[in-house]
Amino acid sequence: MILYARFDWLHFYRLLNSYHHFGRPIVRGEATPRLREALEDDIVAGRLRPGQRLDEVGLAERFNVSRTPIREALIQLASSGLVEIRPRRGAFVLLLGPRELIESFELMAEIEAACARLAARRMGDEDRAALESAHHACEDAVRAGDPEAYYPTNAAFHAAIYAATGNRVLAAEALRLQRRLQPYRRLQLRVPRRMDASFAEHEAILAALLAGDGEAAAQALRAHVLVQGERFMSLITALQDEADVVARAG
Amino acid sequence: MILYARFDWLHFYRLLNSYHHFGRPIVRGEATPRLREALEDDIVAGRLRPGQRLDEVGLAERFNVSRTPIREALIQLASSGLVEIRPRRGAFVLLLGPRELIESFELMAEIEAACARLAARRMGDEDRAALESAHHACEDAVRAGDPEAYYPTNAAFHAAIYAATGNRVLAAEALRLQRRLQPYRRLQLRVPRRMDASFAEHEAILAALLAGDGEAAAQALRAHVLVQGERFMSLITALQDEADVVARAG
DNA sequence: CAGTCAAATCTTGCATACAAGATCATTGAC
DNA sequence: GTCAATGATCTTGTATGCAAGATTTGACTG
Repeated sequence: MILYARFDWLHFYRLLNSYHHFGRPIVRGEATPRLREALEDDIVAGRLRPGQRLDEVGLAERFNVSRTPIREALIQLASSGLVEIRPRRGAFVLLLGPRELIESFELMAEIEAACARLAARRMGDEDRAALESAHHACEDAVRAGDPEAYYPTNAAFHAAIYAATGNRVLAAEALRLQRRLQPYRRLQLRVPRRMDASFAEHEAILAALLAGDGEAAAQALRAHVLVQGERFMSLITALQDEADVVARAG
Repeated sequence: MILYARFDWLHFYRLLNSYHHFGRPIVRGEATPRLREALEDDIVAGRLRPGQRLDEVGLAERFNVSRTPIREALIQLASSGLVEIRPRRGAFVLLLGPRELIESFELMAEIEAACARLAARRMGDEDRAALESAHHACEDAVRAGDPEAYYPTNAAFHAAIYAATGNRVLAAEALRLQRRLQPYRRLQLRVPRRMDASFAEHEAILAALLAGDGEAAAQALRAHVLVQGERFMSLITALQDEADVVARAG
């Protein structure tokens, strides 16, 4: 029985063969992708702060292009969750509220736990090597006591777990979320001794992964991400109280 | 309070001037979201097929707008994973290859499993009621033996689980993936007896959720989604063989 | 002096213009 | 007859123009 006779398989294969569309960019010509990356870097690196307004004309002048590619870059950033576009009001660097932060970290924890479970079962020798290499890079940053250096190596360690699942769609999704939370993680790692604790947790996760114990790895990774979220929330709260005191004093 | 405002000559004059754009809607500020929704509906409902090209000019004429809002809608759809934009070549309804399909279903399975675990722990009376109501709607469609009616009720049942987690970020993510896979699920449910099996699985999932057994619900839901993916893959393979035969014959 | 309302100003949303890359068709060689 | 090269045509990517919503300003009212 023909269930879907008119499905266009010819086109299907032409598409598949001509383009590896899961390596990524949903981007186009020249300016727009460059702008998207530049703005994304600025946001993730903290040069543009959450809540800050992104003026189309200003950005167009800064990058020496017209408003059109700026708009398109902003729309992409909004779709990937780094920017919020309020109709007829402009674009703002996304500012997650306490509730959204908790929920985002919970989502991240669940996705990473799934990654750990799958990675433990499936990873090959290259994945193992990449994971250990990323872990050692983290170790170096910890030894140096340098949070600024730990931050990218930490991201790379997590990314290595995503990659080890062998599931590119899942890995892409995890990376997207990771980038979305990166501006907040950056704040979080400044909490005293958090870096050392984080690294210790990495060690447990890595051990479980190498032992092929998916459930243990999943549990450990979920807890690792959730504790980041919780630590971060208490930091936020503390900062907020501080701000309130200052506000009352002023 | 002024009950009847003075006649606004300035606004009247501007309104008059605005009529020199003939044949176009005079009200602005709603084109892009409207287009995005219309195109999304067309894709999810299967009126636009995976792999089909989306010509900017053609769409602009069809919707009686310029290319600009069409482009912006397409970019949004690309970011949410329903459309693929190939630089300087145009936009196409996303056509997932076999590998991407498997991986996407796996991701979906993991996310839904997480939803089930959380929902079992957290759902309140309203969530329970919504879940049961959605389940009964599914039952009606199954009794009627109507796959076309089953799709939306099935989607609603799953959506009710997402909502029951109380985590809006997670729920939004799950919904995004659900929509991305909807065009393919539609194909899948035409497999004979799949609808009945699906409903039976729903029943087990619902029972576990109502019993508060998160692990059981997670397991059942993961298997439920994965089996959809596997069924679908064998369908794809069958169609592919068929297409090969046709290709050789032609 | 605070609060309100209208008009000037600013910014976005959409339309249109145009250049450059991609596709297609025709021609010519082998 | 197949294939390659070349130009015509089509389509996208970016720039620019313009009108309406949003914001600010400033004058007026109570």
